[in-house]
Amino acid sequence: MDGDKKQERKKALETLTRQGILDAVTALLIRDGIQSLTMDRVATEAGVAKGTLYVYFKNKEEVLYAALDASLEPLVVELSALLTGDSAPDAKLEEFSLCHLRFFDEHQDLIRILYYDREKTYSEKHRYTDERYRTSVRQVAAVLDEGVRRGQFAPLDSLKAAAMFIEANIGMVMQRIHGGDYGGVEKDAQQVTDIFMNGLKRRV
Amino acid sequence: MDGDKKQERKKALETLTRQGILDAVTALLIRDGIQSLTMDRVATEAGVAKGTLYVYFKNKEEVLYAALDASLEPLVVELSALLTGDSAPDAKLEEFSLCHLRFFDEHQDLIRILYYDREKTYSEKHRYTDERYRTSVRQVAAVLDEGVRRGQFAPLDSLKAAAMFIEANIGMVMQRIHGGDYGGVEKDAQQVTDIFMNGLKRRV
Amino acid sequence: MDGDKKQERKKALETLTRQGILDAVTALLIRDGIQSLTMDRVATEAGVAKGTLYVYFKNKEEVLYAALDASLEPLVVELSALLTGDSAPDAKLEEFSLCHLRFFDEHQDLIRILYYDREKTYSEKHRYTDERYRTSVRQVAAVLDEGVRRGQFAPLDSLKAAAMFIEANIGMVMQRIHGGDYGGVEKDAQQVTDIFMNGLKRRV
Amino acid sequence: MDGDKKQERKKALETLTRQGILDAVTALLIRDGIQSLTMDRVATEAGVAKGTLYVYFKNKEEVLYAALDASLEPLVVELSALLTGDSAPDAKLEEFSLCHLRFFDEHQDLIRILYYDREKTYSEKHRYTDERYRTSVRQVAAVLDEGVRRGQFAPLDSLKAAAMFIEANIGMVMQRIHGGDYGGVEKDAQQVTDIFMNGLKRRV
DNA sequence: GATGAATGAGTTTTCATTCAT
DNA sequence: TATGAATGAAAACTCATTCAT
Repeated sequence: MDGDKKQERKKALETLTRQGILDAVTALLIRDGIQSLTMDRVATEAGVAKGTLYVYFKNKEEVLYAALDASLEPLVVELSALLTGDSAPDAKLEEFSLCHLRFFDEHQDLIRILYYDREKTYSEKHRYTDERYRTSVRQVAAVLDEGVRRGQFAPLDSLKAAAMFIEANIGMVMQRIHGGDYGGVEKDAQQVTDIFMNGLKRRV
Repeated sequence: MDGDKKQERKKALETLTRQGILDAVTALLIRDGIQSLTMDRVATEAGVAKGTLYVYFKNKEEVLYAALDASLEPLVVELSALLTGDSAPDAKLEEFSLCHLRFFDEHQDLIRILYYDREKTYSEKHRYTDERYRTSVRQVAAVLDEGVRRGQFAPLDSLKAAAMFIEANIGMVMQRIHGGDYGGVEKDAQQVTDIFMNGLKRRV
Repeated sequence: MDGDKKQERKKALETLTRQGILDAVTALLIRDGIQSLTMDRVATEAGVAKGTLYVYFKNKEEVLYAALDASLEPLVVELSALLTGDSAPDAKLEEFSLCHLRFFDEHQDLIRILYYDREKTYSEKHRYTDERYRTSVRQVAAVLDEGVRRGQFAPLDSLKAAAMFIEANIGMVMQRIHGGDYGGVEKDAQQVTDIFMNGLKRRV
Repeated sequence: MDGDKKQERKKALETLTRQGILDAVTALLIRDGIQSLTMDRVATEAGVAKGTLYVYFKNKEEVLYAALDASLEPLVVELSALLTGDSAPDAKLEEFSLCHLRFFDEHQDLIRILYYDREKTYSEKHRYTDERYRTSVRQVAAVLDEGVRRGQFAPLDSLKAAAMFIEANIGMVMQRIHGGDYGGVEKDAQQVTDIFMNGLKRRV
C-alpha cells in the first residue's frame, strides 16, 4: 500500500517545516541576539507565514524553547553519556573539557545564546536551560565524589567545585571566542585539565 | 549672594532625583528581572513622572547602564584596587575570591543582573558590562603573568586562565545562591583558592 | 446494479457527516458559548478535518445558521402547529407557555443561544433567528386577534401584546434558569397564563 | 493660586478624552453593532491614538463595560429611584413601563446593545449588565410583594412575575422598534399596564 | 526642571479560509 | 470527497519616547 508512504512523506514534510522554523530561530538568535527576535522575523527567515509558526508551536516561548533545545541537544547528550560512563573520574573531566570546547568551537555562536541569555529566555516556570545546567552540575559533582572516594581527589564540596569546573570551561570558551581563536582545542582543554586536576589532586 | 547656595541646593536636589531613579531601577531589576523593566515602572517606583526620566537620562538604555554601573561600582573598584595592588599574586587571587564572594553574598540578587543579563541589556555599541568584565580578565591575567614571572605559577595562557578563574568564582557564587547558602564565605573562598592555587602551582 | 445502493450509502454517510458537524456545533455552543466557537474546534469536536467543514457548508455563518436551525426546529414546529391549530385562543396561549417552558426545561442551554446570542450571530442579511422570532410574534398576534374577534379578549394592539407575551415567557424561562429550577413547569406556565389571561380578558 | 485651576482644567481635559472615547464606543456600537467593534475603530472614531485607549482603560472589555455603563446609567438610576420610591405598587409598575419606553424611545439603538448583546459582551466574571438586570428583577419583585401584601395583587411568585413584567416591557420596546414606531409612548405603556394590572389583580 | 497625556510603531496572537494532494 | 498544512489579514495590546504646559 502507498498509504504508508504517503503518511511517511507527509510526516517528513511536516518535520521539515518544523525544523525549518527551528533553524530560522537559531540563525536569527546567532545573528541578532534574543532581543530582536520577533515572530515576524522568524517567519520571514523560515520562509513561512506568521500563522504557520502557531501551527507548530503554541507561542513564542515554545518556539524559543524548542530551538534552544534542538541546538544544544547534541552537547547535552554527549556530555551526559560521558559523565555517566565508565571512565575514571579524572579522565571524565578531561573528556568533558575537550568535548565542551569542541562543541563550542564548532558552534561558537551558541555560547552566547546558551550562557548569556540564560534564564531570561524563559518565563518563570520554564527554566529549561537552567535545569539542563543544574543537571550538568549534579553529574560533574557525582564524578568528583567518585574521585574523592577513589582517593584521587582531596575531599571537597563537590557541588560547588562542579559549578566552578563548568564555569571555568565556559570561561575558557568565552575567552577563545573573544580572542578569535579557532582550533587548538586540545591545548586549551589541556590547560583546564592541568589546572583542575592538579588543583583537585589529593596532596600527600 | 545666595545664587551660589541656590545653585548648590539645586544640584543636591538633582543628584537626589538622579540617585532615586537609579535606586528604583536596581530595586525593580532585583525584584522582577530585566524583562519586565519598563520606563513606566521605573517612574512609579522612583516616584517621579515618566518625563523626568528623560530629563536625567537620554533613553532607557542609559538609565539601565547607569543603574548597573552604580550598583557594581563598589565591586569593580575594590577588585581593581586589589588586583593592581602590591600583594603577591597568590594573595591577590585569594583576596579576589573572598572579595567576590563577599560582595555577592551581600548583594546576591545582583549576580543575576550582572551575569545572567549580560549583553542582552545593551545594544551592540554599549557592551559596558562586558567591558568591565574584559578589564577584570585582563587584570587577573596580569596577576597570573606576574606569578609566572616570580616562578610561583607554571607557565600558562594567562588570559584564558584568568577567564577560567573569574568564571569559577562566579560558578561558586551561583552554586551558593542555588543552594541557599548564606554566610560561610571564607570556607568557599578557600576552596576556590585551594583548587586554583594548587592547580596553577609550578610543579617541581 | 449496486450503483443505487452505493449512491444510497453515500448519501447516508454524507448526511451522517453533516449531522455530526451540526451536533458538534450545538455541543460547543452549549458548552462554551458563541464567542469561543471556532471552525477548528468544530472540526475537532466533529472528528473531521477542517477542510471538510467547507465541503458541507459555505462558511462559518452557514454552519452556525444550520446548527441553530436544527436545534430549534422542534420547538418552532411545535409552536407553529399549536398556534395555527384549531384550539381556542386562550387555550393556545396556555399551551404556548407550557410548550415553551417545557422545551427550555429540557434544553435549558439553548435559551442562551437563542435569545442571548440573538442577532449577533449573523450578518446583516441573515437574521434568521430573528425571522423565526418575527414569525412567532405574528402567529401569536393572530391568535390574539382571533380572541378579540371572539370577544374573549379586550381590543388591543395585537403585535405589541404578542411581543409582550413571548418575552414574558422568555422572562419566565430565564428566571427559572437563574433560580436553578428544574421541573414544576406546569405551575410556572400557569402563572404566565393566569396573568395574561386575566390581563387580556374583556372586562364587563 | 492658579495651581488649583490648573488641576481643574487638567482633570476636565482628562474627563473629556475619557468621555470622548466612551462616546465613540457608543456611537460605533449603535452604528455597527458589537461584532465589528475594534479598538482601532474606537481610536479613529474618538480621534485619539490607539495607545490612548489603553491609558484610560485596561483593555477592550473595560472600555465596552464603561461605555455601556455610561449609556445606561440614566435609565438605571431613574428606574431604581422609581421602584424604591413611595408610590403605590401599581403606580410604580405603570411608571416603570412609561419610563422604560420613554428611554428607549429616545435611545432606541441602545436596546440592541443592552438586550441583544447581553452577556456576550463580557467575560464570565464581568456580567455587569446581567447584574443590573438582576437588580431590576429584584426591585420589581419587591414592588409586586408589596402589592400582594396590600391586597392589590393576587399571591404570586414575585421573582418570576417580575422577570415576566420586565421582559414584556422589553418585548414592547422591540416591537415598537421593529414597527418603526416613534412617539405614542403613553398608549403603549398603557397597554402594558392594562394587561399586567388586570392580570395581577386580586380576583374577588 | 518637572510633568504626564498622548502617541504610534511594533509585537504577539487568532482564525476563517484556501488548495494541493 | 476528505484532508490538514499553510496562509495572511486583522485584532489586541505594549511601551519608549515626545512635547505642550
